[in-house]
Amino acid sequence: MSDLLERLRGRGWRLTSQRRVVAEVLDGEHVHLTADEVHARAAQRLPEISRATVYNTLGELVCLGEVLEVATDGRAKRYDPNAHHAHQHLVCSGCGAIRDVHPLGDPLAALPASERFGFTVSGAEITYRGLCPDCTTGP
Amino acid sequence: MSDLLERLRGRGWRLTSQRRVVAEVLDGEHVHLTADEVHARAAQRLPEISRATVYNTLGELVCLGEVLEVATDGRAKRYDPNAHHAHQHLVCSGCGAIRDVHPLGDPLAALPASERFGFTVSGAEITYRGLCPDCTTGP
DNA sequence: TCCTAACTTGGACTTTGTCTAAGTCAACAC
DNA sequence: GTGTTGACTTAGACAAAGTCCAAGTTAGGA
Repeated sequence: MSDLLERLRGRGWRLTSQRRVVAEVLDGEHVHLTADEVHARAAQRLPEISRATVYNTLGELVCLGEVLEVATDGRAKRYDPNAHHAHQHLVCSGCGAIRDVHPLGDPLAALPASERFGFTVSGAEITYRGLCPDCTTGP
Repeated sequence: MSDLLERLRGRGWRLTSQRRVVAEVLDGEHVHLTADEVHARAAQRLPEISRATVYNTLGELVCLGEVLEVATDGRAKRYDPNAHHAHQHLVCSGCGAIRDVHPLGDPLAALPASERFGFTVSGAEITYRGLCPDCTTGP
């Protein structure tokens, strides 16, 4: 994730402590935090960071293509730092846990021209739903 | 959609004018209205219908499996009355237009066991993204 | 070390959705 | 028809998620 900070600097970003902390919080695999969760974790390291800054920084990271916005439920958006490897999401209907997954083949291939209605189709987002091992065995 | 009202009556629903109007508003193909849009259209026919009733009625229709909730962006949920025919969605990144589409094959087949992490996978939602014919030709 | 545009802050505001207490009415029994 | 009753509706308060703004702060170049 430190390369991320360097990449951003190269694009003219000012490297503030707030941005550094947000980037650090988003480091890792299978990370899918809401903006409020990012704010809470960032505030552990930098207590006076404001919600507005977290929203601003997340929005910029999304615009720069460094972080993906994921909307798996109708609630808060989640932010996924795994933006450089194409993947889809598997969501537990019980507890909400999210995993990054890699289906076989090109999802676009399944949509025939007759079902494209003249659209120029450029991507597909897939949300698989099911129960995770913990939720499968009942409550 | 009149069968819908009869079906609901058979399940013990009281048939009020408010519920009738909401069901009428949701009639049609490629309908993907937000709760507020449903409320606005319902209010044209029944001016004093409240937002709470629209939310209640939509929630009940979703629970009964008569209407699907669709979250294609991080904004308001949309309600899709086409619940009895499996389909996916194609969304215009320019204007937000939504079409129901029918990809080939079973989306679940593309997710190998090694990518299921022990989950019991039961469904998949696909959002195709692209530009509609109007938005493709530039602004 | 200074300057300045870029960044951050707190709080007001908006949008979307939920909840509640009080009033209304659809459907059933008679 | 009329009465009864519990389900339904209503307005408005509340909550969660996100945006916007004016004022204050600061990173990084000169």
